[in-house]
Amino acid sequence: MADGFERDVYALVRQVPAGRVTTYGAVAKALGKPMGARQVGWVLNNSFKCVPSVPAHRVVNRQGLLTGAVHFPADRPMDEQLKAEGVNIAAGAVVEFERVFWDPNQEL
DNA sequence: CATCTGACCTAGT
DNA sequence: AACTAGGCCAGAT
Repeated sequence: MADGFERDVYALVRQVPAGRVTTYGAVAKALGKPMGARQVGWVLNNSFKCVPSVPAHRVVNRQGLLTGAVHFPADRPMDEQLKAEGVNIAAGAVVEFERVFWDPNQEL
């Protein structure tokens, strides 16, 4: 635990502003692992038991689809939290994904 | 113990 | 432009 990668993912995802979404590749690339997108997903999976809770719902795939919604708790689905933050969701995908997209390499 | 799959992405053909 | 292959790390069967 406390791997540089994991710690970086948490820090970066936590810095994502509400109403904005980022992608696994963007985060992975920001961490210096452009091909380590999968690991970002695994780290976020551990983030559920990590405190404070990491806004993993703000992380979606390159297509803007909420692929990880199935791994979210039924009490608080991904689209529900995103909608609560002002992000419109349609068909399990982010509306105007490019508009709400938050690039860690560009904004950070 | 070996093999495959999994919140994916990039590159090459 | 579409498809195939490769890469990353860990968990599950």
